[in-house]
Amino acid sequence: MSIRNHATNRSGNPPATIEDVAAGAGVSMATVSRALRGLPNVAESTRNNVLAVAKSLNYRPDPHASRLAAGRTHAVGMAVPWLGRWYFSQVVSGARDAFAAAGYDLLLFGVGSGEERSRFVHEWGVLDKRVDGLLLVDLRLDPDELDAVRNAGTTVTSVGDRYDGFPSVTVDNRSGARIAVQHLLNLGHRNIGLIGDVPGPLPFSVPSDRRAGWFDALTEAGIEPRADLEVSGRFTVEGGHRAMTHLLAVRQRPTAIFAMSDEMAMGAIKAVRDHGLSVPDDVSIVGFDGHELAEVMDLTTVEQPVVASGKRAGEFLLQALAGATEVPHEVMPTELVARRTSAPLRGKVTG
Amino acid sequence: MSIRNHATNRSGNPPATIEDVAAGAGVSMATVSRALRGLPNVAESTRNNVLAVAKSLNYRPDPHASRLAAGRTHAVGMAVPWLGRWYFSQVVSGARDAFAAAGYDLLLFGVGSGEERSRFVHEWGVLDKRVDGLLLVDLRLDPDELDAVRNAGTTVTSVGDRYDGFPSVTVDNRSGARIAVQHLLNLGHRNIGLIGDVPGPLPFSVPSDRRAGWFDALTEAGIEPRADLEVSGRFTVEGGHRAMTHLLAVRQRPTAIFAMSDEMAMGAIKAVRDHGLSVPDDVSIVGFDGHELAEVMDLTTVEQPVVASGKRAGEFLLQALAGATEVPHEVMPTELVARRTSAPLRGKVTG
DNA sequence: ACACGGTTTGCAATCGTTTGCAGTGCCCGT
DNA sequence: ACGGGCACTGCAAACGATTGCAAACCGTGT
Repeated sequence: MSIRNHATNRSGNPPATIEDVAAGAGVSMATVSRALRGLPNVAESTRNNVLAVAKSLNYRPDPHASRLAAGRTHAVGMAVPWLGRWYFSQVVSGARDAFAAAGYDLLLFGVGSGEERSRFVHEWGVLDKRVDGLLLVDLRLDPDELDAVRNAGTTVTSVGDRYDGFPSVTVDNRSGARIAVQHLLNLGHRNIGLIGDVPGPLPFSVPSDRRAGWFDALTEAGIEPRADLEVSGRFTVEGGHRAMTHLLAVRQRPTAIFAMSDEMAMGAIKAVRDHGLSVPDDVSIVGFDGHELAEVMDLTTVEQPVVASGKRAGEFLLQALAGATEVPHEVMPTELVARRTSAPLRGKVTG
Repeated sequence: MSIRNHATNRSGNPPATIEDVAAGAGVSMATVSRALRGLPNVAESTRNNVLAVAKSLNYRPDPHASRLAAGRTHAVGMAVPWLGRWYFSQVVSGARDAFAAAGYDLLLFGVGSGEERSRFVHEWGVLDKRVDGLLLVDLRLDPDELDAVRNAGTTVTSVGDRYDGFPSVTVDNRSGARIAVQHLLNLGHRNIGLIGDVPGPLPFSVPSDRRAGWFDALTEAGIEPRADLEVSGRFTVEGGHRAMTHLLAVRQRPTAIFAMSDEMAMGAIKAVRDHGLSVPDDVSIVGFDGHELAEVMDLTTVEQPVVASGKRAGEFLLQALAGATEVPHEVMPTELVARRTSAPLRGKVTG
């Protein structure tokens, strides 16, 4: 900090201010401001002149001064539970594209640990000033939190969860899951385990919807879902491994597994193999996501458009910031991609 | 925008300003400012009083006003080529932890496409105002760009590449790669292909260092590195697949592959299998990274501490922002983890 | 009683924009 | 020749902090 306290541009001069531009163009700061932002009531010749001077001085408006005066930051925030996980990294990537295209800066907030999450939710006020809008990824707000967010008045969009009141992008988790389980049923499986996460109290969340799909498919087929075949894998590879290990030890072992994420599915595959068993000969496994490596691992999975979801949600947020008043809820499609980790139940032949 | 133009806190009041606190505490704004920031020359009793009032008003200093007056943003930026790729997502995740712990906001800049990259590098001035410091991930600045960055005076730290003049965190790519290739040599392989990326003109970059390690190991073993066994996989799964497909078609096909990343290695594995061949019976493959799924795929790999690198680099940046004047260069260790994608050359037995 | 040094405090300028309001010209109709 | 519009432009007050400088205060030593 002692070395220098103001930035310089490439030529070593202190950055130009709007005043410099005004002086250079022989007009007032007000006119420069209006000309640069494309407001009406500026003569075309004046505007061009200002533009030229601004360019020659390499002028960039100071975003902080601008925010202070105008109240807009031209930045959005994203709340992401686990940056390191595939799904989230893809969503961020997609959303970033949308924001970058619109010239918005992206602030990343981690809300993974319980402590971070609660600080984020409770100290909403801090963010309000820093960003114009907020994109929540799978934040799973409970009703109280939701209320707080609502009357904080922040412009919010959600991806992963659906809330009334602000735009959201989700996938049809329930039907996606049901199709995955139906696929296993068609292959003759009857004891179909579920690796997922403990569903919270909220409707429309990923774990509860995917569980519902599993439940639907089984009951529709006249099969009683077994509680002992339902185990949490915490959405990690490692957790999937542990969950599968556990499932291999239950009395009447499942012959097939539906995992709520590809990462858990992959952990499960590994666990099966670690036990000297084979996928799919001994256990069929279906995941959910369309992870980039699912193909490499020949994993049967329910693909969802992850990057596109992030991008779409980003666009919704931008639209809301631009004044849109509709509250769109887009449900992205899923698609079952059958590969080699799912096969007919041993000894059965299916049509 | 028409709905509301100022944020409200949870109770619906406009956010408190420093003036409100000053009024509440019966002191001047100046004193509040000093008290809140822990500056000396504030009576302990006054400070406590101010603190209490600030808390009761739920006061948060406006970051933009603060930046404008003081010149610091309390935010850092990260330039990341491909957010969606594993390595980068891990580095971001690690760095974010460091920044969050220090109370810094994180701005994410994508510099993946050539256009974005060049805009980023050339419009440095924009960033200067937005962030206090910048963490560059594998940006591979060329000397000109480096100069520009240097005399822009920005506080910069790099991870992945090493530059003189600012702190960096790298891994010993060259020796890591050499050890990987030596491992293959020990298994009896002589025709060892390289899947990587075209090295740029810069020393100390990931592709050129890993290539150098491959080259070293071969020449040390008295083997002439074959140019036709060197092919780019662009650091993607897909690219690795294509590269391997290509390598399977060359005249004297390699019996082993060193891939510069696990993702490319996985793509390569898939390609081998797609050709009806076996890993490791027909081709041994070694990757580089320590990808979370390497274990699941039984991939032999050179592990590097990815998250830790990001975190460390973040810490270096924070130290620099705090006034540290040393310019640390930390080289993180790598470790070969042998698994089942590498095996003795068929028909050979090794010790 | 007073000068003095050190600690606390307050005043007011400053950071770089935006924006409501008040001009300033200029053209046109009468 | 003159008043009214219109299309532009400029003035100056915000926005909400930080900070150099000066003033106020307090206890001491003489």
